[in-house]
Amino acid sequence: MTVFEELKKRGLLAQLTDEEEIRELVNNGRATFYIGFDPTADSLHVGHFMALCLMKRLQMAGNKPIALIGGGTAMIGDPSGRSDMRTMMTKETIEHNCECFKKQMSRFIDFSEGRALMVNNADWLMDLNYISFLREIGAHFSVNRMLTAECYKQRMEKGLSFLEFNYMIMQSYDFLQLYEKYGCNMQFGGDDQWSNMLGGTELIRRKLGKDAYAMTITLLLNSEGKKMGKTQKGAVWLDPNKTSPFEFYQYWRNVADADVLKCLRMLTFLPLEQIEEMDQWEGSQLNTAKEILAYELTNLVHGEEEAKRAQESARALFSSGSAAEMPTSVLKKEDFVNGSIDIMGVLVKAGLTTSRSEARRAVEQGGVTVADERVTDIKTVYAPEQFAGEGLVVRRGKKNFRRVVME
RNA sequence: GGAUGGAUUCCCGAGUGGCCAAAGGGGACAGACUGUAAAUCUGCUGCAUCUUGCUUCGGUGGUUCGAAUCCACCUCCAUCCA
Repeated sequence: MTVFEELKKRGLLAQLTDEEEIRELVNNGRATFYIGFDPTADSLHVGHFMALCLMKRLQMAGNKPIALIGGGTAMIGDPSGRSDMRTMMTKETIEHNCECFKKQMSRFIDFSEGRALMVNNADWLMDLNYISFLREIGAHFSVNRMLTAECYKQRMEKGLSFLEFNYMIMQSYDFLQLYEKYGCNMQFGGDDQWSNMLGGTELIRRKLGKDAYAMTITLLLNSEGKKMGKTQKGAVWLDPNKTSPFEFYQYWRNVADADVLKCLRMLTFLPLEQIEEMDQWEGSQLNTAKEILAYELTNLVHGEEEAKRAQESARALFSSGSAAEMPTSVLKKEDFVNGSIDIMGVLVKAGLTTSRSEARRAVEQGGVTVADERVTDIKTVYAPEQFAGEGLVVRRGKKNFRRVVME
């Protein structure tokens, strides 16, 4: 099966400017393509992961990827898919984030011997001259046309600043630059980037009279239509310090039935035949599919060792209720008043609740378990000796565990 | 620059002088049921020394026994006009 077919079967492709042409280029390893990453945080997240996988797949087929870090465009802020303005970031933060991105990316993509490139658009965007840029590039954009783009339509109600309005032009200019400098003839990106990407192909056509192509990746949405890889606490990060391998594993272990197969197809490198087989599974059998999904992804992102550890911890935790690999919190002597600490204090110190009020509610509703015993009385107190040695396993709800030990 | 409307708790949104820690919905969290799923039902959703007290309704000051609600000024946003 050719790469293109595989991408298509995995459901990764959303919109393409010219399917025939792109198929030809990609399958014959003649594409030099770029994907842009805006350094809006100090770590990549699951959303970026899809793009990285795509890069990897295409690289394996002999194409040359360019990872474009948007050090310059991040100064503007992409309005696509946003209902309000992004908070402006300082130059220092952006530079720091760029560094973090670089490190994480080199884990997935082979940058050796020019097999892939990593460039930062700050290199050509930061020193632009306003007037000459307007004359050179701005002249090729029609405002009427731009306003019809989906990404701006959504913002017409809430308001859109001129700053953000320019994002599309910046991104188009990036494509033009990469085309001229590196012969980059294709751009990939999230489906929400479609209009920005078209801006680029059109600019290249107008400016150079050449053809360039664009293709978007399907956004990974769950069955409720929300972007995956987000939790209430924020994104699911690839940086183990921001999202531990265990949490990462659990995120995928807990996806809804309706989403497992889609995730396996789109995110893992497992052969399609194997995934098709799992498609026949039903009911609780899907739990196995979820384990596979969680293991595969943790393996890709954090390595085999971490993946195994996360899997073992999860199994131990949910079957027997105890495990060695569990987040641990440490109590200090000062945490005890008159030689004891109450249950609410324990919950707060363990980071299982954010306030004593919340802890109180959790106990009152029967959601708290200490050493497999449900705590029903909010006045329950503990002595330091009880946390000695192995400590006590404190649990809030079904999935929040914490081992609490003495210092 | 002018006119009008608006800013309420995680989000949407009601409240226009005391009965307001603030309706209703969404989300989140917890319980039951389950398969670490979904759906459903129940509870819960500012903080604390928790049948009580304290701090919240864009900001600052004022009126009042009493203000999310009234007044003044300011900031921000939307719509229309220029």
